[in-house]
Amino acid sequence: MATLVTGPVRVRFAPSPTGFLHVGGVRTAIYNELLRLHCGGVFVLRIEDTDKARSDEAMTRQIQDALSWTGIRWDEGPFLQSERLPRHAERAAELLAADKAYRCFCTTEELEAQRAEAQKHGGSFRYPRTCAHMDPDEIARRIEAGQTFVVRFRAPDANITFFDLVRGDMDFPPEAIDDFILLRSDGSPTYHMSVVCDDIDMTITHVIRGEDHLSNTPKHVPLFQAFGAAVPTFAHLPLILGPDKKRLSKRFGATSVEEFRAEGILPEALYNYMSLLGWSPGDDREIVSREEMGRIFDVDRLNASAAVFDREKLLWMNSQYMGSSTLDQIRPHLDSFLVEAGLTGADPARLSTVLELHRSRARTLRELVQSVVCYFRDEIPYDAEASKKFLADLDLPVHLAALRDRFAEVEAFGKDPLEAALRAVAEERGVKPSVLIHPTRTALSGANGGPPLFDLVAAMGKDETSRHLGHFIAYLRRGGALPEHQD
RNA sequence: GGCGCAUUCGUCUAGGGGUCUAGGACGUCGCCCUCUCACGGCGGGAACACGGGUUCGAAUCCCGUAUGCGCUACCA
Repeated sequence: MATLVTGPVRVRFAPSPTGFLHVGGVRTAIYNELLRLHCGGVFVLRIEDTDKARSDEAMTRQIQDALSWTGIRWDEGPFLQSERLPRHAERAAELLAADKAYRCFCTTEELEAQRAEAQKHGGSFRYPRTCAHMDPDEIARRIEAGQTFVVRFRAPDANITFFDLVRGDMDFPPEAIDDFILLRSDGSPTYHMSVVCDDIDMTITHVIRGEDHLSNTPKHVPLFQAFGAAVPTFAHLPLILGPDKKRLSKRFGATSVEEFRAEGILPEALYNYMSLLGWSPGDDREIVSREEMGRIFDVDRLNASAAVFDREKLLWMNSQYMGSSTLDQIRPHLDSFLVEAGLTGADPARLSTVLELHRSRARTLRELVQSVVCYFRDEIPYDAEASKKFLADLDLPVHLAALRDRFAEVEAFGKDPLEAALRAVAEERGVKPSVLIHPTRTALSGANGGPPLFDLVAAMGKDETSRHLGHFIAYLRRGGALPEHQD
């Protein structure tokens, strides 16, 4: 099949501000942006904040921040759906005037009873059109009597068909929907009314949204038609699942942009990873920038089946981005982690050196910063496994003391002289260099892995190296006990 | 319950009737590199849900079954 979508498009992302921006929402936004990037056109941001109980201004702000951070750019908006409610009601009234909708006086209680009855007999409930053909005089009389009513759409009795870019031709029987409500008894428009009205007014050409809307679409299509508007092309994206194959939940860790940001994921990595969850370029490319993605994006390659969110792969991808970026590129994202680690006052040059040294070894920004605090602290925790091993070697404190003294004599405190010094001490004491190397690493960094030792020592500096070794020797002599503080 | 959607290695995926003894990536295991860890390189193990068709030939098309998920509001 050739390219399904050509020419300029008008797409929209329409989240409801109900808290953090969920990864499912991010992916929907990304595919909207990608289609817009590929085809040209306009990407509209619309905040569906009509459920006032759950929405507020701060949440709306938060969605924009989360999108911006991820690197998603929209061309128009944000439009607030709540500000367009009068327009929606006005359009619904047009339908009522044209007899494409009608007033329904049935009470919630009556409908509840009918619904319960229908379900008891194993069927699904559809509004039985009790008020569909009410006499005009009767309507007038009831309004006069002060009875409230809702406005219902006169749903067609024909099959409803539409095209979905992900699933192909869709065909729903008339029973799939009923005469759903357009206007509530207080006159406010329902979601279906608002969405369709906005999509028409904003001349949306392609509706890309989550699969949970698929069964809403048979309601929307005849509504577009009732207004004589062009029906947009749909693309219903499959859901994102957790490791348990159920809807992704907090139980398995971060699920929102804000949380990934706080964990130290780079926005480029999140964008890249999310865009590949349900879509692929068709070749072996995996590390793809937003720009490249926009160039090669093709709706035809969107997947129809749900995808499990794989944290491990996101982490891998993040480490790829951390490794291939320059420190300057990463630096702006590091601030909050530096604050968290108490390194805001750290010497910038020293900080840069050690961050560079550890950059390729961390999977997240947080890990990176954590791995570097040892350069700025005298007291550091030692890796349990490593210290257990070194405590067993009773000669070690003496070896390390000799090494500390030798390091203190090294004039040019650089990689090569340091290595020569350590090897000399090892030879004098009749042990292999590695017998000194590994505990020294633990003494300085606390870890049992990390950068090449002599890079580590050189970056640490003479005084700090001496202090760290001193602390570790004392720690070993105490048999691993915590230091005794006096006063 | 009804309606709908989906089903290729543990996970993300390639695959559009023969080129599939099913390719790549993450993870995993082994080896190499090496002062350690990470990177990198090499290699191993690992999948077409099941049953019927259609066809000379099916992972690919059709129908069932199973399983999973979604929807089923005067919520969005």
